[in-house]
Amino acid sequence: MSPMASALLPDRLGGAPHSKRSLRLWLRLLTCTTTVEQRVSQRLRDEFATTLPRFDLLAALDRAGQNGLTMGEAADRLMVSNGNITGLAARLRADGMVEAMAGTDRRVQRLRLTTAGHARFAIMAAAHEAWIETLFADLTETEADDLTGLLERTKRSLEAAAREEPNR
Amino acid sequence: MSPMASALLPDRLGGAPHSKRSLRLWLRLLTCTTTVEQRVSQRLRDEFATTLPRFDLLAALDRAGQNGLTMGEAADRLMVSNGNITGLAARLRADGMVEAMAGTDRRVQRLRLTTAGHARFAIMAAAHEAWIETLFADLTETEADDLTGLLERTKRSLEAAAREEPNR
DNA sequence: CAATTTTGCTTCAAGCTTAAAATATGTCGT
DNA sequence: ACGACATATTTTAAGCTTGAAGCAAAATTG
Repeated sequence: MSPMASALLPDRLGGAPHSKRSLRLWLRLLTCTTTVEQRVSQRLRDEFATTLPRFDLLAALDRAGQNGLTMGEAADRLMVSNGNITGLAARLRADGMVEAMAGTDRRVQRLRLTTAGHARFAIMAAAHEAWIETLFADLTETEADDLTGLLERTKRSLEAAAREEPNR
Repeated sequence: MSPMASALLPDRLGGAPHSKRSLRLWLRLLTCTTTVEQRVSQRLRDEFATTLPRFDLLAALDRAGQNGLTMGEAADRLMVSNGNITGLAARLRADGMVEAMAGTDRRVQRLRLTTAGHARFAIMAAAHEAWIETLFADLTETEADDLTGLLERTKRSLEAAAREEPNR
């Protein structure tokens, strides 16, 4: 067994049932995520006068390259509803960061960054990367890798649970 | 060093700079949290016709006991703004789940669960605990404990970063 | 090819969330 | 008691988010 296990145990939860363990884990996961989100949001607002949802859509489009993404693909990437992307894209278009192009299928809106949007995102992304680095700076490389690995395992657990109960 | 480290490494990120490592970690953290939130939200909606923010406030009040919480304390616990609690409390009062009592200091609103609210929350909390358990069911006890411990370390890193840069 | 279903997106109403300004109350120093 | 400051909460405007309903354009099928 891993020698880290007991060293990392933050408090006596020895014989606790799995449900209490899970609850505690979930609470910490949520706290960490909320904290990072709040810090990043504040910075985006203060330094770039923008928001996290806008930044996330720009990031997805940047990653997608010249072809861009359809509304639906963007919704999948960001794990949000279609209707959400409609509004977000409209705001980013008003900002001059994003443009839409029509293809043969006249139902689909394909989004991509404008030249200005691409340049501006590059600047924001560099700052963003530095903020994230600072936030996690106290973790060693090993800790970060262990954590990333365990989160991958967690993701698989969540997917397994979804398969068990294909609700809806 | 921990023998888990390399075993857990999900992909070759060997010589990556710390910033890339952190970015990847942050992305996974966010994905896991978002997924759990969406699953729990859907359940709360389908089975109890309520929302996650409402559930969270009820949980904080339940934990606080007979004395309840002031608006400000509740905002701290939930890591949201004061104005947020004002609206949330109003809705929960309309639902008959929460009541407010005045003390000597006429600025403070002290919130607590009604009898009906307490009973209803107990039912929801039990269901909630079971959902969470299911979602994390594929993690071993050791994995769950390691993960909880690493998240504790992460929380401390976030706090340290805040101390470095006491922005505002 | 017409009828039906599916797909991609938008609209809508409701709720959540925030930062900033406003309000009201309490406290402190003199 | 007075004025100045601090504290607790509410209000406001703007944006984010969702599920459901709606609409138009494909795709399918008889």
